[in-house]
Amino acid sequence: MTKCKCAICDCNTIHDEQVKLVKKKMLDDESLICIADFYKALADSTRIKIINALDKSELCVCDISALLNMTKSAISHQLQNLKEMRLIKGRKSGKEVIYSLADDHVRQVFEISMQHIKEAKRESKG
Amino acid sequence: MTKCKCAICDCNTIHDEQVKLVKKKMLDDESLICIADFYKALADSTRIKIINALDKSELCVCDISALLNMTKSAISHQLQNLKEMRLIKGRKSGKEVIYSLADDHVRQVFEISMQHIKEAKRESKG
DNA sequence: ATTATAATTGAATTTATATTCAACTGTCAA
DNA sequence: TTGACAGTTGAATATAAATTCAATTATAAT
Repeated sequence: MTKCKCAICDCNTIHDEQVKLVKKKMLDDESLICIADFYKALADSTRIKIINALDKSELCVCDISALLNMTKSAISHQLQNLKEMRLIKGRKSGKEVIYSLADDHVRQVFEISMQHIKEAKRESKG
Repeated sequence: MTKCKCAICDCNTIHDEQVKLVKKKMLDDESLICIADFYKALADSTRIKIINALDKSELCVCDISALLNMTKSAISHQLQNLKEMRLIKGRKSGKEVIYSLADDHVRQVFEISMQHIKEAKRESKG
């Protein structure tokens, strides 16, 4: 147990060994920020609804707007957001842009998160 | 193609069939919001760093503060956040509270997200 | 050409979230 | 029983993200 040198945290490092070990094993900051950004793309109910919808069928912006009962503008902003994170892709067809899921990772992550939530619910009940 | 009845979206539903189909297949709102909340718990670099750290070893609040170079208060707030979402758990040991990951889903989701990011990076380069 | 519709965009606004700050609780040791 | 430290808490502040609004682009139909 040694006093921490840094100016910010007002505490001792109690378990020097573990901390040293963990520091060595942890991913670099850039990767961790990148991962957080990936989750940010999924961390909004509008975007989750869009993903759930596109998992069932490809759709244009108007379809999604009608489905979620939101303006085209709001939907379009979120679609750009999802596209940037490469979770969905769009192809132009006349006046419309038809969106669909980008790849299978999205589906996989979705499945696991649902499992986690089911178990968390079960636990909380008894 | 019919004019959408709802007052909010300023558009037609172009692909009636798909929209009807998707509406039937989609998860209920409550579940989707719940899933988004799960991702919200992961959608912050501080929390991701905490999870990455706890994946390597259990740690107390001071350890994590020293490791991430942040105040105990900020860390504690985020720990409560993660605990509420059942991603981590804490046990008391004297004056300290030792935190660790709650279960394996967290690890699984983490793995898949890293895969996705790797492939997204690869795509964007070539 | 002109009009109508699908979609996007940027700025403004609103809303949500993270961090700080100060005060507090619980536990240990002198 | 007092002091020191680990940790938590709530309110205030700072920061980030979602939605709205108004304007714009692109395509298709008249």
